[in-house]
Amino acid sequence: MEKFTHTTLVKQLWFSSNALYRRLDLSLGTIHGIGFTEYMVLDALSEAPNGLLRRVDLAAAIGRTASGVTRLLAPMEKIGLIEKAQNNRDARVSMVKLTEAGKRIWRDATTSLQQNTKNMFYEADEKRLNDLLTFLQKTGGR
Amino acid sequence: MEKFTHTTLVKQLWFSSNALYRRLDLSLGTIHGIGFTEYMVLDALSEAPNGLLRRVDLAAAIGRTASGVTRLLAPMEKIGLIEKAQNNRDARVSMVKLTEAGKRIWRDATTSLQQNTKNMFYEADEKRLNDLLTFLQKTGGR
DNA sequence: GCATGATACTTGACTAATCAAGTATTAAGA
DNA sequence: TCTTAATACTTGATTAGTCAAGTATCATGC
Repeated sequence: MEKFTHTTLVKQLWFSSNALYRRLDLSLGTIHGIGFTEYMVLDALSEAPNGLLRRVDLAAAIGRTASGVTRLLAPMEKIGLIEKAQNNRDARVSMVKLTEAGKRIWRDATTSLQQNTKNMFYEADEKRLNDLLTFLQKTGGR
Repeated sequence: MEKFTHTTLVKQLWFSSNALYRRLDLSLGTIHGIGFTEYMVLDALSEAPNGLLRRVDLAAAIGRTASGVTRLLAPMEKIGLIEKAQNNRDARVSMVKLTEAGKRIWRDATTSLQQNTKNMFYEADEKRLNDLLTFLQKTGGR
């Protein structure tokens, strides 16, 4: 076992989350036809008050830029996962919400993600995982 | 505090490591002129037996594909961080090693990464971080 | 009420990566 | 020894994102 350094932790975190991302992205893609980032969009919308979000807020919620969101949403709108809604207080903003199809896909994807990740972590006890989550929240923002 | 689910953990992990990556990438870039992925290359080489690595093994070490490595190394060779060496047992392989400049940059970058990450995690005690590292290693491979 | 600046979003140009297909070389079996 | 398969690497096409600049709208202070 290598001696602990903060740098080692950061390297491992980078490596592990890359691997995890690829794995879940592939699985979501083959089963539900969406990528992990797209899942994050659906998820952010499902949690939003009234199911509505401005594009900037969506960007902040998933840790992407506004222009990234523009490019991400275009195909999602085309295949009918999300739709636009206008904000009558402010003509600059374009609100986003889930369509019925989007809600269904989100529910299904959440279920399979739940199983997938549960499987993956079955060795670790809940208390430890909860600790890890709290730690990441403190450190990594959100 | 939200109820714990494995999915929540995975979402947070994705979000945190994205943020961490951007932050360290920027810092390494402004101070040492390399990105985080490039740092990982230098680091993998510095740990390799005799300081030599085949491109495929380097790819595996940093969780990228062989073609990703080809594209990553080209500019690093041009600015003199790494150099090629031939393998006389097998003419297909092209070994990679650090130049003196590469070693120096790696040492400097490691130092500033050390400080940077120590700063970032100062609240968490060492035992807990070590736990986290072990967990990531078991879960995320390597 | 109007100029100035801030905000929301989109678009063009670029970057870092992927995959699939191609080349060169080595390994293995008849 | 020769053929067939596997491996190491590179390259063309594509993708997902970034940043910088542009447009439209809103907010503020005179």
